[in-house]
Amino acid sequence: MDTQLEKVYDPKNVEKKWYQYWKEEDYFKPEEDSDKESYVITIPPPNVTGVLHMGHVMNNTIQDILIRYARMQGYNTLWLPGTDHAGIATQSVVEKKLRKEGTSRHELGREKFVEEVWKWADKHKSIIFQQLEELGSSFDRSRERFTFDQGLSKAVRKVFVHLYEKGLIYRGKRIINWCPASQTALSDEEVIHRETKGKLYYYYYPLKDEDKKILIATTRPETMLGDTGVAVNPEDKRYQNLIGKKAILPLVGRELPIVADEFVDPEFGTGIVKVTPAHDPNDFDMGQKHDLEIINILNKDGTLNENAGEKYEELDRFEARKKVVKNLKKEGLLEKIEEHEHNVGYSERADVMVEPMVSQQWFVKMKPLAEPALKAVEEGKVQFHPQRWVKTYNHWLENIHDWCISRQLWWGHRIPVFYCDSCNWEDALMEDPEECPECGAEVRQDKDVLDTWFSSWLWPFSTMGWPQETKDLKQFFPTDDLVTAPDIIFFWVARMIMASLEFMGEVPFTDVYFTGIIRDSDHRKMSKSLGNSPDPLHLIDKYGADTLRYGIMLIAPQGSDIIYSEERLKVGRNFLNKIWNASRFVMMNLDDQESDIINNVDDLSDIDLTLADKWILSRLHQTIDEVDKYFDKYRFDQTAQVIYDFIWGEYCDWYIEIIKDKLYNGTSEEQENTLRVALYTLKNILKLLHPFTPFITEEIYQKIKAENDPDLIVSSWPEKDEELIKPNVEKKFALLQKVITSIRTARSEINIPPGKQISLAVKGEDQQIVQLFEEDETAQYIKSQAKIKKVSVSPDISKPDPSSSLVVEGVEMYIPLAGVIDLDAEKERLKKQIKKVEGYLESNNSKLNNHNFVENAPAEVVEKERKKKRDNQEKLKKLKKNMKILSE
RNA sequence: GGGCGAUUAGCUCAGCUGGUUUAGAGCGUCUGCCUUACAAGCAGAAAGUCACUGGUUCGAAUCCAGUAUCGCCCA
Repeated sequence: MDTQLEKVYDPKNVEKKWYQYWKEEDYFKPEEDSDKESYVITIPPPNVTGVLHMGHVMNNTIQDILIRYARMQGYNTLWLPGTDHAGIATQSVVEKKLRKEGTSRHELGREKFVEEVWKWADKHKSIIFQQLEELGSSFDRSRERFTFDQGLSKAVRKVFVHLYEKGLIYRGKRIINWCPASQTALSDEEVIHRETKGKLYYYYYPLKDEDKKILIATTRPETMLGDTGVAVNPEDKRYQNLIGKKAILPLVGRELPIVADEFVDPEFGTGIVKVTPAHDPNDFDMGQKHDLEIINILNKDGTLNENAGEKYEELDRFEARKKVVKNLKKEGLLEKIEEHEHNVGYSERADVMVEPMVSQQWFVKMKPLAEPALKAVEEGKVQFHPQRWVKTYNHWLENIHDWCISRQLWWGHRIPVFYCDSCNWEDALMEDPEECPECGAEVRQDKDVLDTWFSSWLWPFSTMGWPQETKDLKQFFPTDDLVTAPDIIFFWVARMIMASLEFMGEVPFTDVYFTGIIRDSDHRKMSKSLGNSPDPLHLIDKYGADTLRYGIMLIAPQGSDIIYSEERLKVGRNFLNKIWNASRFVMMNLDDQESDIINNVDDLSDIDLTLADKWILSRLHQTIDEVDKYFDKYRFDQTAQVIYDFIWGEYCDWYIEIIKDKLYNGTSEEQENTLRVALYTLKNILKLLHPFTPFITEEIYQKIKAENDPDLIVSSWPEKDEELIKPNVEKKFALLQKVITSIRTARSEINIPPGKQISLAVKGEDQQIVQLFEEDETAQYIKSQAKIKKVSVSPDISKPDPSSSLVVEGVEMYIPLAGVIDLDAEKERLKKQIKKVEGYLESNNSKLNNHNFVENAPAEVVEKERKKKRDNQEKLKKLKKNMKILSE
């Protein structure tokens, strides 16, 4: 066995090697027909639009951590991977590509175009999986799915037909969000509202048969060409006389009834609004209520149609706006134009202003689906982490609107509805019909496709073979954890819960962990257009996947945004190098007896443990406990932190430093025992860390594991051993650390070179601190760690002259400094200490002089405070005395 | 307009059910060290009116109310 390591850890070959090995050993696959309890995650399928970004890195790292943790805990684990066809988004990027190549989807035709998109999708699927695998994702690729594969298409069709038959899917002429760029309808969720600087136009509508005009205000004057009414608030005293009258639409001449509707805000503009039912959701409702005509004035591409009138037909909507305003001005009807900030809807994918438009589309009736979903979360069947997202979830479900699911795209699941033009038959069917079942004529299928989310919402069970009753479904559904970003809570999380309850009768997962959003160091969201999103593969290449994983987990607090910078990744890199070198140190000392030791670390009961041994074992088992607790709470940042602190701050800084003495100067039995404890601790460290940094830990583990130990990835998770947790040992060791640190500080402050051995005189007896100097073991620790060659302890030692003095826990210590003492430095030191203790005393006194505190606070708190005061007084006295000696 | 969250050291963040003194960590800064695991390191140090104003309490970074600023979501 080669136990020599390079001085600096180089992840390059290590990572590829182990990923390959794990895969070959089938560790990523769950056992078939296992008795073990299963633990399952389905991946939030990344869009095949493009490649992965830092958000994906974080998200998938967390999933891999959870899966590896569960695997080591003995669950039968399945992480089911896959990708999403992302209808509108993918169609858009492919169209963009075609445009660059000088062609278009219309030129290619539907069939050819869809072929092109498949090519794109396949290419990106393979890039995405390469990225995920390099990251170390231990998912089962034999179960990989795609939202547009055959199986899932069948599931989608089944769901459509089911809901159609149940009356929950209907076709209707309703107002929807139209994206003029992609030329399709969108769901409400795909519209992003942005505060936008615009203008508020005030202009007059003449009244019919009267020599009066009314002043209205609008942000979109061009829509007046589709006005079919005017409205005021029924409570608005100013306009009571208008209700029931008619206005004449300028430029067009149409008569507009003036109606009263509570919806009108009297505070907005003049309190009189125009009503355009075809192009505004609120106006649409008003129109329905007051039976107003619906006149659509827009073409699919956002230009105006013939209903807008000859003068405006074929003009772009923004051109039309200018022209309308110009003409109103010409007719003397324009009163004023004000600057105005308001919320404008933009299309999520194409980033253009959406136009509300009346259109015939397919909808899902959501209320009946929403209610069980609300209940499931309320009853805790699904838990959110952090919990506060429940409120957002509830609010959306309680105010849910019907879901527009039809898209005028080519890339997606075709709507399985068939029409017969000769007898007007129509139906949703599982199989394509040959002919019309009513009259035998030819049938045609609906041209539109379904919203991508109509397939994604089935993901947790469609990926397992539903609607067939597969073995996987039986064994792995419902799943356990879902890890996702909060921005798709409505799009996806809520809908999955609804679909799962409707079709499976169960929740799809028990816990949802919402990650934060990754931002750059200037707190900007990462985006392609800003170019501030680093390429994960590049980072993996530079630092290794472990560093990327661990670095991100360390800086990702639960529930808030993550400020990323490459600088911060280096913390992870340094940490891994630290572990590498700690392991290197242990291995360097293994030498000849290595196999004896390596095969004998799991049971330490035959060893006479030193204080340091007992301490590190106690700390290790405390750490195991903390790690489990933080895992339970989904606090991955804290988990990473606790492991970091233990390894660096305790194992490396103290334990390894202390055992060096034994390793270099001890008997061979002492050496062997020490190495066994060091190795035992290291093995457990590697286990704790494995879910976070799988590669480096496996690499090291393979070099130190016993012959019969399984590979790290499938080894058992450490279990807390209560018997090894020893508060008294920890207390004693803490005191020891305090002594050593105090001496080191004093040395540093009086400029004693770090390498120089000193002697020390300790004044006292009986006190715990003094005992540390009297017991061989602890005295040796102090000597080696504080670089002391000789200690003398006595109750009646007097201050050697010249010397530096310090007081630790009431015990005075002196460092004799024959001839070399820096008097000023020493005075400065004591002055600082005195000031500090005086400050403490002041605080003690202010509490104890407060009657209310003494009378009301619990006795033990008061007693504690009194003891603190006594100790501080004592310390102050000693410090002052030494100061006085110094000044004489 | 409604809701959610944040505000702690120069930066990024911890700080659980109020009580370890005068609030912690990492990065950065400063001092000293190439000490035979690691300079991606070691030993030290400096650095904060815990956003503000009130309240509850013997005691508040922590609980409550209000204010301000920022961010996100919904209408």
